[in-house]
Amino acid sequence: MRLTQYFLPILKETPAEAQIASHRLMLRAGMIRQASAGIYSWLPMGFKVLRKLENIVHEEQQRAGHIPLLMPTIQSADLWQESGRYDDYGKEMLRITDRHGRDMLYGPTNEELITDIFRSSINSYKDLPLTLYHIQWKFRDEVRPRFGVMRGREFLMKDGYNFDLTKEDALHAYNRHFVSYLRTYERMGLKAIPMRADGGPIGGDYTHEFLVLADTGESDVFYDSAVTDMTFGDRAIDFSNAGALQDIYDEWTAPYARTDETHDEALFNNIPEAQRKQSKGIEVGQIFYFGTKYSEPLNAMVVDDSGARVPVHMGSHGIGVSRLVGALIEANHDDNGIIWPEGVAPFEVGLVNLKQGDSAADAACDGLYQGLSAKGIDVLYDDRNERAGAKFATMDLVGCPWRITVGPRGLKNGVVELTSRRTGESEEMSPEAAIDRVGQIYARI
RNA sequence: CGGAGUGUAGCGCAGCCUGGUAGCGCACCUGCUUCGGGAGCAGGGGGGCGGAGGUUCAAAUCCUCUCACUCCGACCA
Repeated sequence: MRLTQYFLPILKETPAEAQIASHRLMLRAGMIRQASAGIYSWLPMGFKVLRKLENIVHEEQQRAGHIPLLMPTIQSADLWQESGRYDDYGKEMLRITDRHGRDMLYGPTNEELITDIFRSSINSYKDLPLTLYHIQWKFRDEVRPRFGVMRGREFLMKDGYNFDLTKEDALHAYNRHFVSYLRTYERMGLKAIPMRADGGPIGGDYTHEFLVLADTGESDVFYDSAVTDMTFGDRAIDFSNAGALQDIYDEWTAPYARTDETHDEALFNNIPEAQRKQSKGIEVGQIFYFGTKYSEPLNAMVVDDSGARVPVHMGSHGIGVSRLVGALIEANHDDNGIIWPEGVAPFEVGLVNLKQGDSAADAACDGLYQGLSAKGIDVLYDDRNERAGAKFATMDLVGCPWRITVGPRGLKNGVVELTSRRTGESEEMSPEAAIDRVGQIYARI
């Protein structure tokens, strides 16, 4: 993309309302614009990142055998009255009345709707197990939205629901989510630690939250530093192998890691003191097993192999996709701007032409742009007639992981400069070598 | 929901106390110069001060009501 052809409304000054780095940088980098309290428009570059995260979530969910669908944002109140949550949910639920006077609501979550879909079509244990998920906008009318997309009222969430005949099968589904979430976050370049959590109003004996450590997080967390050294890596996973998944679950839950809700001081004190850590965390996902809590009231039953009608065992699993954009920035930025991990960068390379209008520089940039594009690399070419400083500042702000700098001075020697946003280290090489190098970097992602 | 604030140009702000018909920086437009870390000079365009009502010869400034947004707390993914 040529910057002169794009819509990237960057701000030099920080809007007054932004308190934390991610909010400030998302506004400055022209990723979002507030439409109302806790409600944002996603401008082109923010939208690009959001889509990338969504794609990763889709790929990893489907890799784990989960099936995508799409449920609506607006739901009828009927199902919620049936489950008993219409009254329980309180003011956080945005209630709407249509022209016929029917009670509607903007969905804060989808247990009721998915269970209704399930019960209308599934009657036999032979159709189980089944895990359905979607990525859809939710609305929770928070009393106090804040921190930009980190605690918005409208937010994009992946929510998935498993239906199983037995508790054992449902825990297999729980572990599938556990493992697929580890992969998902790691692909995004994010260290999200699974921590034992509290079921809260959704309930459930089994629940883990995935937290990104950050000073600006809203959760207090306690953990053994051994867990921060663990990486999932590129293991081959057979998601249908319950035993293998259980091993991974056991491995990752061995070190102590809990939120304040389930924190146990005595257990915590067993950790060697040097490894005992207390911090703040951003919750970017949570998985639950809640048994028959919804299947019983909503009558989601199947006939088992003995002919008995039994309620299905369920769990639900969420990833805050829009919140992840903020969490990623909290975890990856410096004073100059965002530093995107390669897997989620809106543009993979920034191309800076130091002297727009100089025929040699223009030609070299055109060549690089075409060469990189031909390799499938997404380039942001700053072809504005700006001075070097302004272009560098823009690139640092928007945070492309790599930058290729082209100027007459280097071109005299046949070289351009390849710079890492993260380390700031530069290397000179021919334009062809730069294309190859960037191609290699992204071939690995 | 309790407490505290703020609404003046796209962004950041001043002006309000002591009413006299709106200003600064950035951004934007034009020109010239400049050009490897947010350039300089000159010229220019844009707002009627969140909204409604009131007081007054006169309201961004005073009064009343209202809406929105932000921060702290409680709550929450």
